[in-house]
Amino acid sequence: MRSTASVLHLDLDAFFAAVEQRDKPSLRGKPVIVGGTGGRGVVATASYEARRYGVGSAMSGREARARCPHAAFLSGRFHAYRETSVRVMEVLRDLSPLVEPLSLDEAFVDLAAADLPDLEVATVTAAGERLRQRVHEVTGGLTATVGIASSKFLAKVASELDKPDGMTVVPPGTELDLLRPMKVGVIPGVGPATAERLRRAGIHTIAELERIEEDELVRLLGQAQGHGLWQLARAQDPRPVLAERETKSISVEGTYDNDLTDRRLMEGLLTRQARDVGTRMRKNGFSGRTVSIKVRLHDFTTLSRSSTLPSPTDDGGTIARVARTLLGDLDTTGGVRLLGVGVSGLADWVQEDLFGESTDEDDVEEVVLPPQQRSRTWAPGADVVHDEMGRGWVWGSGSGVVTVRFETADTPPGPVRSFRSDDPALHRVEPPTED
DNA sequence: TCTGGGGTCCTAGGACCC
DNA sequence: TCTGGGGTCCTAGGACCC
Repeated sequence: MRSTASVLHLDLDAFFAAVEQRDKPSLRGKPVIVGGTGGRGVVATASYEARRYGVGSAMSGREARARCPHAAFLSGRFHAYRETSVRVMEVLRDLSPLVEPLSLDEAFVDLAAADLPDLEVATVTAAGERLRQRVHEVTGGLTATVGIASSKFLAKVASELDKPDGMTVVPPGTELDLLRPMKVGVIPGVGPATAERLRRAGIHTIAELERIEEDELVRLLGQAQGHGLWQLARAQDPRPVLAERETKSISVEGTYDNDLTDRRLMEGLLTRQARDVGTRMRKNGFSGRTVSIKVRLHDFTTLSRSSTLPSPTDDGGTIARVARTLLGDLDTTGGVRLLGVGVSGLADWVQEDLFGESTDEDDVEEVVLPPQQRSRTWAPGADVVHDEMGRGWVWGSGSGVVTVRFETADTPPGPVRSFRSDDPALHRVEPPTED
């Protein structure tokens, strides 16, 4: 936890539905529900007009229809959402180079890395309001809710308090006053199962959680969650805002309107999914060793099987063969409602064409960095940069921002920082030549 | 006809190794 | 002839998030 309120969390209000209402004026002021259109679909986002009828995220489409039959049900236009999200993230990066997107509609911003005169409450409050205004402008009228506090946890909690189109700043030193009366369920990571375990132990509020010994919480919830919750109950949250997160797995799954019983059909569907996974892997320069399938039976029992290959693959045919073999182990006679395929254990390198122009094989010099640094294959011409932290490899760039992962000897993984591409801290150096 | 899709992280047991 | 002990990898399942 910091001594200043310098972590900002931004949440776009009813994002998917708001984009639809923006693009189709006839929907404005009316209940709009994105998702829940298929036979077994669920609601992704409900506009505030629809929420008044009790429709909410993750509700089955059938129930949403019963509660609000006159709503507009839309299947979603993800390109439009992504495009709007990119514009919002650009606005956030104009404020600070250190932005951590959590999804299309949410992000943390590190105000300590922003160009602000100081981090006083009045200053960050004004910055938050300007940001909300800018988001409204660049998105064509969407609203956002902001929370600003001394940690990610508090910023996120704060952004829940004044929805929609609002803002809450938690002055440093008042965190526990805010938290103590709240239900444990407001803590990110405390879902229905954990809340129920805590309830059985007589813990309902954060004040009650704060009174539990760490040992007892660990006994109740396990090491990681117990310790984490013990800290959060004291408003202790040292997690930094990180600009980039490593992809760990790539998967495709589908739920079918009618349960599947035909094995040949299941194999065909898995094969198509495996091809889609392979295509996405190649497009993003990934390959991985562990192929998994997921099978949800008619009674919602969910099974998974996985197999680890001796070397990484990004080939749809290979993924498909493994997936079909894994399916062979399972009894699906009762019928299957969902099938999925995924690859994890992603290799620590990407294909050279991610770094652009250099596609001539002879031109390609493979430099495999130690795995802790998420080593990559790169070609001469790839950027190597220096700043006060040492030497780093350009990790990604776009929207005038360059992200760099720094080389470190001892702390895996190396830190990642973002810079504006014109930042004088970036001194390009020549890539190493042969040998 | 309750219960999406794409992810992340954690746990726990067994294999295997030194 | 009464059980080490840690570390890593792999697998299956579960909770959680948006």
